[in-house]
Amino acid sequence: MQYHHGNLREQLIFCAYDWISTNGIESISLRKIAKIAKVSQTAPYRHFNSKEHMLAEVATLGFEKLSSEMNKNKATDNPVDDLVKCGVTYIEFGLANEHIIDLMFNYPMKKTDFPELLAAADKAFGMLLERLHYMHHGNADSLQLNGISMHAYVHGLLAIIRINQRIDTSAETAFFKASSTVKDNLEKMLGAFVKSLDFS
Amino acid sequence: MQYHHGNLREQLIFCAYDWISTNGIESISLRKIAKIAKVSQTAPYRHFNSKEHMLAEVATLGFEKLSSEMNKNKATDNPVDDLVKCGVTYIEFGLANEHIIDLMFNYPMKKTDFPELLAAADKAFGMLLERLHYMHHGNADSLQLNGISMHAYVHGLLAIIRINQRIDTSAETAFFKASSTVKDNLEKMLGAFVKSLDFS
DNA sequence: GTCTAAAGTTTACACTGTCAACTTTAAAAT
DNA sequence: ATTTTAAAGTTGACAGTGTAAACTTTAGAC
Repeated sequence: MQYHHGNLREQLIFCAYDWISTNGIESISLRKIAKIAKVSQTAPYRHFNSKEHMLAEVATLGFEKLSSEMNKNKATDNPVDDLVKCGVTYIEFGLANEHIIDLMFNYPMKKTDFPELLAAADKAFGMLLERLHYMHHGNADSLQLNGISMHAYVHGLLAIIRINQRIDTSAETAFFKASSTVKDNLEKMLGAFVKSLDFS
Repeated sequence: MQYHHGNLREQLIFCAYDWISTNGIESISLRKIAKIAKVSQTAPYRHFNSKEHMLAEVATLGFEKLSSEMNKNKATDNPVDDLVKCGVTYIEFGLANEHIIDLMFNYPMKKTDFPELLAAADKAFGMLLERLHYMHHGNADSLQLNGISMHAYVHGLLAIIRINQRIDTSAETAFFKASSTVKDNLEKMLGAFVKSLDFS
């Protein structure tokens, strides 16, 4: 056991990621994370300016994982399918990592204060845009419009599913639970949505 | 100045609503609200079991205001326009009341623990469904599907616009700021979306 | 082998949610 | 009209939080 830890910074980020994954953001504290990493309560301040700075790193890690998930959907000869798959992956990642998603989207952080977080987020969002690009032959404005639309719809589906899951008694949830799998429903919905986009 | 306040409960809710509106949820504390209401730090506990219980009431108030905003869109002879207007109102309310929306959607509260909050939320969401109902002549399943879709798209647009506003340098934000008003863009996008729904 | 700066520590402070025990007072019961 | 009582307020305390300041250890550069 050494006084100097070696890679405390990384370990703190991983500890925090784990803690949040299983316990949620609201219950995290720097002191707990420090204790788990077997280090004094103020040791994190040698590596992060504040709690928020550490959480920004955790969120960045989240976006990187999301990107890497989406990247697993290899390009096929059907760009519509690719885009839909990408959207489904986005939503499934959110459903499988609820607390991390909370941190990534709902935790009040000024992303501009954390450039690498901003970059990681942009990269993840950009993957939808990228796939849209392949299907697109109109002007730049309509690509942008469709990008916003697609992102909004995918993001909104994730949010609404989660809101309804928390309520549980809702008929909407029943719909998602009942007919086959969530994934099938999502594919149908996103498929219909993508088809409705105007690529002129 | 009397020892017994009379309507402290209501006043605390209003104070908290105001505070959150201008300062955000992250900076609220029961003690501050109590101080603003000129009452001791533990007085709120005569009226709420916990901080969360008080915030649930504030969130309920938020949903009631959202519902009342949406309700101002009187029925016309064009159900598509009505639905679109309703969606635009939802988004505009969110953009004009960012901190309250944070509380309503992003604050980790188990809505099932607060029945009146759940009811108020359901009422607001139900207004979109209601308007969809008018345009609908298919089976119950497809109404439900369209309800989820519409809600997701509207909610997602609000979220994405807000995310991009926080980033500010983004091209997406520029799009919303540049061409005429936000409202015009939203109307176009929601109009196209509603038209794409399958009412069979 | 000494020096130094990075990476750790302890101590302290203001602030938080909330519990327990006490006080005031409006209104119901006599 | 007086007493009683329970609702609505108070003060004081406790454990937990973020974080600033001052101190200590130690790996590696000279």
